[in-house]
Amino acid sequence: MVPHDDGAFAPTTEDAPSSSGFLDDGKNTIGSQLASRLREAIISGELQAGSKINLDKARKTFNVSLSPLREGLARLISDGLVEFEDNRGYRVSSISLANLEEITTLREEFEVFALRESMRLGDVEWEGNVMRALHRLNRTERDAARPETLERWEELHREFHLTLISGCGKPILLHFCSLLLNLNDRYRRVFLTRTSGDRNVSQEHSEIAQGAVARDLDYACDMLRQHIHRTGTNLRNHLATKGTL
Amino acid sequence: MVPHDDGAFAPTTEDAPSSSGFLDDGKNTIGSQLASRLREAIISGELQAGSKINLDKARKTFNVSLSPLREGLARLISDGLVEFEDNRGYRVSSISLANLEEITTLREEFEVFALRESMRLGDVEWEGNVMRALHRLNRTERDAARPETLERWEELHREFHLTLISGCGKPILLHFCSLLLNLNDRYRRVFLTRTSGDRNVSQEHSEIAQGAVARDLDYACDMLRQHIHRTGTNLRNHLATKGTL
DNA sequence: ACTATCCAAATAATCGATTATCTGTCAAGG
DNA sequence: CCTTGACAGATAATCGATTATTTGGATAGT
Repeated sequence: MVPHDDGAFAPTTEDAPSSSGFLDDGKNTIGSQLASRLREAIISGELQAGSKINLDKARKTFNVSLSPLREGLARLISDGLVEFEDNRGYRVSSISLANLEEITTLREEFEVFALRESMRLGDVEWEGNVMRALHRLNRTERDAARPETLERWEELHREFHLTLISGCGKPILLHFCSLLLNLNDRYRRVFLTRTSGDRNVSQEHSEIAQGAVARDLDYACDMLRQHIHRTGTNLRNHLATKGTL
Repeated sequence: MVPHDDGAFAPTTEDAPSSSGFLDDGKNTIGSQLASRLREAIISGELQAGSKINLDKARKTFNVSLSPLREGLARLISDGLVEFEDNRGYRVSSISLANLEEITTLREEFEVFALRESMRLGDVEWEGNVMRALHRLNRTERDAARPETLERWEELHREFHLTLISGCGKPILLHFCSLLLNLNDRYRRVFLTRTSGDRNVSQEHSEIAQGAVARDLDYACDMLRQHIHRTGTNLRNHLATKGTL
């Protein structure tokens, strides 16, 4: 389901976050499957931030042996979703106001930089991918009453943002942005089940995308920065209100 | 030995890359020790870039069992030094001109940004740490004939750069910069055994550090950017010359 | 010759059991 | 009382053996 985050972040053959996978989206090893399931469990808030992960319980819950469990957890460490300490085990990464603010700031810096590079370097195929991702996202409704629509929307939203910057030709940068998006999505999934009333997010996305394919560098970058910033502000408010910190 | 790269990159208690560790620098678990040894082996070029890592051989070489071996390798994936594919195993990340250029570009962007933030936010203790790191670095000679001096210099150099930006108050950003530095060091260790004749690297470091503690934002950032850029250019030349790509 | 298919050796992944480490509790000594 | 140390249960780390997958080479069919 999740667009197959390539293991390390060295240049890979598979470039754009294509969702057109040839069947075989299936993760092969138990370790990989676990990584996906755990990632989803953490991002969705099912596994509470900051909580300890007891290996024995997890082993029983998922009905697997220790080796693949550790394997899966190890990958989430790369994602920044899990922390680890020798002989003390694993725990779900904490959330905090400071963490959220850093994520927002870094997204503003990195994602905007990556967008600029994409506009500078992206080819026609990139443009097409952007428009497709935009269309699919805008055609998808979020209905707070039906969790599966939220999940679907998140997936497409993530894909839109990654596609926007996928033309930058910088695999490491893409990897970093992908991590930040992951971390950010956790906050959104937990604290925002619907868009704040004063925003038209679809339109924001459209403005960014159209500016991007028109190569209007300053406009598109500015729109993206504002978009990220607004989301950060919303999340901060919700975190302050509902947060049990 | 290596300044204890904290597992995940969430806010940790231990902030500055202090080298004053209280005894107990020792990694506790076999997995951790392996991670260190493998990291050193890769960065030093002992393990050739792009080569496959045969688990059985590695198991015998290091005289350990599979579990901690995989554990150690998993951590190097986070570092970007090892790549992994389901059922195909691990391989040392490849090096390439494009990869080097991306690393250099991202260091210029992120490290400079982090330095600016450090100057904005860093306290007196940060200033002190910077001056100490500078002093220790400049007091250490690089002698191409004695590998242990190179290793020592690399360690202090890395620490200097990390200390410079350690005041930025952004753990994730620090983590990213640390990764980039790691990746960059591999190129330097493999391709540069001594400083290029037309540079006075000690002086470059001094200028950056002094600008930093004087809070001369534009000057320090400019010096750092040039410093990174020059290193990138040198490495590119050596890679083109000696590289066996 | 060329491709496709099947085998066997090589390699990776997983399991269950064992060993090492930690954590909290309780008793002895100050 | 408070501290210290030792014990036991809980938890993490490691091992050796087993199972699953891949890979390269041989074979058969076109």
